[in-house]
Amino acid sequence: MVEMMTGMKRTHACASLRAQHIGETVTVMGWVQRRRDHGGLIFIDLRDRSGLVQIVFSEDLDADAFRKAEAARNEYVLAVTGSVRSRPEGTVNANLPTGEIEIAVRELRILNAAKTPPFYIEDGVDVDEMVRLKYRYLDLRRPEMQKNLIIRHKTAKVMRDYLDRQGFIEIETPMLTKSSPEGARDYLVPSRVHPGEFFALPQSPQLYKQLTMVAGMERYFQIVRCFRDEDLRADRQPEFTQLDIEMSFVEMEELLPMMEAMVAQIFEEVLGKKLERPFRRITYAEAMNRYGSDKPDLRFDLPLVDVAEQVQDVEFKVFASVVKAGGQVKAINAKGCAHFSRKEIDELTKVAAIYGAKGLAYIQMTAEGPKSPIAKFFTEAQLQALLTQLDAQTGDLLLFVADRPEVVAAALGALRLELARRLNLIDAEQLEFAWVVDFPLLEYDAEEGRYVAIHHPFTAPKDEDLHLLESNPGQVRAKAYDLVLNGVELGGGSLRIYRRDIQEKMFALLGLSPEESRDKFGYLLDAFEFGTPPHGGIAFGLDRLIMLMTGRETIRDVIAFPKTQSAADMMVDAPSVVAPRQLRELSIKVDIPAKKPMSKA
RNA sequence: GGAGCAGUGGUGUAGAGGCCUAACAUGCCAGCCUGUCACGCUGGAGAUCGCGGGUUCGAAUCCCGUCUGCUCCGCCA
Repeated sequence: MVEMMTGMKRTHACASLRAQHIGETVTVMGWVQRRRDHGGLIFIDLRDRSGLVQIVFSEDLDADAFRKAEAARNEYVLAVTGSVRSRPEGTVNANLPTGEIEIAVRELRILNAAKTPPFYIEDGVDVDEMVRLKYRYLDLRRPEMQKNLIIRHKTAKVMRDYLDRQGFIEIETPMLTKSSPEGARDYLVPSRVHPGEFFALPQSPQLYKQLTMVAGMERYFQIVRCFRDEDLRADRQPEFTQLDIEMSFVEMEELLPMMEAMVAQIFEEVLGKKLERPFRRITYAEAMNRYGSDKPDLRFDLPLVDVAEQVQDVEFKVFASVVKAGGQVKAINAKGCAHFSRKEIDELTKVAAIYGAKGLAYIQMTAEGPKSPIAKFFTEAQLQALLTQLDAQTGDLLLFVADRPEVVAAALGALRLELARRLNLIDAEQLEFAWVVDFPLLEYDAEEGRYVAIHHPFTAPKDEDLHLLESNPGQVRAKAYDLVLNGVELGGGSLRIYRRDIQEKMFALLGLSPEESRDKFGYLLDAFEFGTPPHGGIAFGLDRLIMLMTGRETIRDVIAFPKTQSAADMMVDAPSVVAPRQLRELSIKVDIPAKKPMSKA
């Protein structure tokens, strides 16, 4: 029943046919979207990448083709030749671009049969993602998924074209490289030739790209896969794609606008959206203070307000003692939320608790005045001062968190987003870009008992803060910048250290001994002694960018073959155990019970 | 490492101690149908309720464990 396509040649994409083709003989090939069998007349919607076209079979047109069409089912692969004709009066389908015409089929070949798919091949399916991922090749037949991958392709093309015009050169860097002590957990690859030794897959091509600058390439870029063995999220996969860029003889004031222009070109060429430039800039300190996040969603305001001064003397011990201990007390004025029920406030409290807040104090601004379990601890004057500072009007709900600054920022930052969702403050169409600048260079890690780099150990300190490097490392700001869009970190970069003495100082601050520095990064330090130009760069998360451009909620929807939350590939069933011989060749002994076979229900 | 949600014919759901011999929609199969486009009509097949244990006279339903998926915290320079 299945036939070869020998001698047939596709003349048109299904959805390219229009009234102008009426009378032409065409050959199209594709999949059966739907078959409507009226007995003596059969309609099939034929789908290819371009879309749908209706093809018609009847005894009068061709008896042989008609009989074969009776056997066709969803997702059968067909090749048909016929003439394009206009549809009869009153049967035009305005919902289809090809709705004015149909193909009267004279020859049909069934190129392949298909089992009934586990879910409909159409947009907006509501199917367990496990099933979609197991049959990803069917999931990707759906138009919305094809659209996502096409947007991804077009975006990558605009990136390449733009950077090429700016004199950047695409250079490949190794996938098998050296494990580094800083940063995320590495994916390791055992070396057969060097028993007991391992390559690491790159977390990013950071040092290679800096070395292309030492190599005099001046402008490098690469669309490159990166690997980090950390737990997954909706916007985090263990392997992900970056647009990686590095440039010599550049300062922030040249680099940032150049990157903005690229982003603007992407949105304009791929989505037809014009962006306002320059993007706004906000310092890290301001972002944390006002929004409790280093990647604030700026589509709405709803700022955090520091009320420590107003509450430091109140009788409410939680507030006063936190202020005394050097903590923070901050508030959000949720406009018009005074009517929130006990249950709703409990839900908000739970949100805050996820981020470590021990409680959520509140004041409801009712028509009868402020109502709150903590009001009794305030004098009239103290309360008035607080309400004035927060611009509290009747109908408002004031929410307070008192804790260490990190907890206050995290809890109120999350609450701010939650309130924005509940109050419908977010316009899904709006695009709010911002550069976050003046990041701290270092952060003290109490667990490790040392400073760690916020960005990475190769980021240059700001010149005016250099003198603090030894006396007060935590105060040093970095020449680093992140690009944030609608609360998502799209990319980040920095100007780099390019002098051996400063890089050594940096390693020392991070607790690396001179021996460790030499062992792990000796090649970099050596390279810096051979005339390294000032340089800097940036890396964009391609998956996240496409996610935002396509309006999806997870990067899995813009990656052809993504992994589940447990970093598994449902389609090929990876990872998997390997043959004992493979392990012997690698001098590896496995020390845990073999993974149980998955219960594939 | 932790918290929450979910798992019932192919798919999406309902059922929350006995009414279940498990319901509905859709898909699937067969028959009929020459203007449909979520075609229509008639009939039919299809599920040991993720897995294991327990409580009970009786478990899809309650309890314990476990697996898988999703969201989040930690983690992600």
